[in-house]
Amino acid sequence: MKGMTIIQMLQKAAIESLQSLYNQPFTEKDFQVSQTKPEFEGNYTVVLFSLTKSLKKSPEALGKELGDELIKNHSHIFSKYNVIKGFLNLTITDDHLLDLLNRNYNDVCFGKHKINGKKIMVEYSSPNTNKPIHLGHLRNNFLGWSVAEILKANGYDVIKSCIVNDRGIHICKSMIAWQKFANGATPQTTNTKGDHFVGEYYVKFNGELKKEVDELKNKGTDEEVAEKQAPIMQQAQAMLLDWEEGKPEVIDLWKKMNGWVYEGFDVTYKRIGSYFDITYYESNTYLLGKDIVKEGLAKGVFFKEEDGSIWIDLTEDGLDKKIVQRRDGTSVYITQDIGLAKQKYEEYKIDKSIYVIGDEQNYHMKVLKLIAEKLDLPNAKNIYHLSYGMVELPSGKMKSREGTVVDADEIIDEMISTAKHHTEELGKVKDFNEHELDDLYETLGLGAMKFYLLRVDPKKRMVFNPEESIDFHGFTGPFVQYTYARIQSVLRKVGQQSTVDSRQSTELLPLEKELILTLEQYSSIIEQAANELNPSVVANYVFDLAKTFNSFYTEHSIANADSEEKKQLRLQIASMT
RNA sequence: GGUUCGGUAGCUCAGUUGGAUAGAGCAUCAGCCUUCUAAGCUGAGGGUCAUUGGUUCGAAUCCAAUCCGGAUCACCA
Repeated sequence: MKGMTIIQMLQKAAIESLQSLYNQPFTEKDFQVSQTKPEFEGNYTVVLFSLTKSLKKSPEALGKELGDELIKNHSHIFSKYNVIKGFLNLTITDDHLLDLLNRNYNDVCFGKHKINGKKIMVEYSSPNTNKPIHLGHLRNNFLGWSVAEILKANGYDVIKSCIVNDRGIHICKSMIAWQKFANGATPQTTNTKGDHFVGEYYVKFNGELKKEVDELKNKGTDEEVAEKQAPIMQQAQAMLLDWEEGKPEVIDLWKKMNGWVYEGFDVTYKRIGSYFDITYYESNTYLLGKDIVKEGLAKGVFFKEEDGSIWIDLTEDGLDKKIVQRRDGTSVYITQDIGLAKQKYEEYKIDKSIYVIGDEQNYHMKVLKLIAEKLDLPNAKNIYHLSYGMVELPSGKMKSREGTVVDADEIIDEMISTAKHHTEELGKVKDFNEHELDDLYETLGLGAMKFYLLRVDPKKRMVFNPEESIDFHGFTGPFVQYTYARIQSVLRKVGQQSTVDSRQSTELLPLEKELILTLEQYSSIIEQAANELNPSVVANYVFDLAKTFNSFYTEHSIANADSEEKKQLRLQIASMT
């Protein structure tokens, strides 16, 4: 019975008992097993209603017979039971829980599954090189990172990837603005983080464009026309053509400015703990897909219009017709993506491909998957779009034009300094040195932020209130510390508590029991999160775990330990993230 | 309009394959405490689970319709 969760064991035991009692076969689908609600006595509950019909017995009688049988055959696991209506509540013996604990508390792989040989690529982050990372990107990063780690824990070989959008008209906009207004300024001369520096010129471009458009409008030009005719826009368009032709001075400028941005991104990524096994650059991949078009035409998946443009007809799948190549022969976004998808399969032989992309691209991803399937790309069915909703502010949507974007670096700084402020006020860290303190604050601040972005179901859009979200009340402090701590370390701590404890009896305290039972769920929660590809399951679970642990932490000997011991514990926690 | 996702406490959100009296944090109120008057402790109040109908022993959960909100429906990426 090793390696099984208590629920699995209970299911198995109940099936055996039912079969010997009533002489007919049962499966785990015939009844339900869940954790007992706190207001009732017991730890696990068998729900019997579904059995009453076929067995023609009252729920109470059935509960009593099954309860007696389970205790008779498994007295080392179940100590007692009670029946309320159709619910059979079973209590797990302390011995069994202690055994669980002793088996697991030194296991560094606790909760992890064996390697299953499957390869998964998780593509996330996808920044543009014309502006810094903002709050929405952070949600993306944390989601992608978490899903990747959850899959790893479930035994998958995970490749983290990132596609950088480093070319196109928007990039040229900041380049033009820099040429016109910077007078040779650089991040170094202005002492600005590279991505912020470039972002400023993107903003400047838009400001200048607005001025020029307004001027044209005053002369009676239509707004749409004015936007196209504005000199600065035409300069940007011209620059894009130069870039595509590979004009050296444009390429040099492009490399220089992107370099600044990457330096800035590096700092932020390091800070939030993101990294990628492979980074794709759109400037390298935007021509991919030309072959795909040929292949699709040959297979009859695509068709050519009279004007030379190439399309796919998806009306049978409930969608529209979609263009895959313009009449001038250049490829569109979707074609590049298919090209990249194909390349990913060819390079890595991945079994599954996960894209962490906002929900405004739901339609696009649906089309992508359909085309991939129709072209018979390998594992096309295993393309999965992990779609997530926008992050909004209490004041409404974030809009870069109106300057209401929450910058990632700023919000991280704010979280960390709030963590510092609160911790100092609580005064529990007087014996920490400066370096240790910085680590601690970083852990606290980032932990709080990760939690508040991850606990919401990805597909829902969410409101992030910087004022309220930086919340270090009550158990949140310890919670934050443990959010990203490895669970087995917590387990070990509890194990030591229980085994090293000077108490004579082996009876568990209610809190210990609760904690062990909560930890017991860990692997099934991780598994569920991997199946649903939903990290919020884990975040909310850890929240519960932390509440339990916090009670334990405050009420137990850790709270009575001298300050050196406390310090060690806190350092250990900080280093576990 | 078509497609699609959402609507749960004053606010932000959980709620497992349909199960017991729908939960948490914040906010509010009461009490505890006070040399710096608390990011602390105990407790309380707060719900038509958008609406209506259906499925059944049993529905926030499944089905249908309606209302409200978001996203999307480009030879942009």
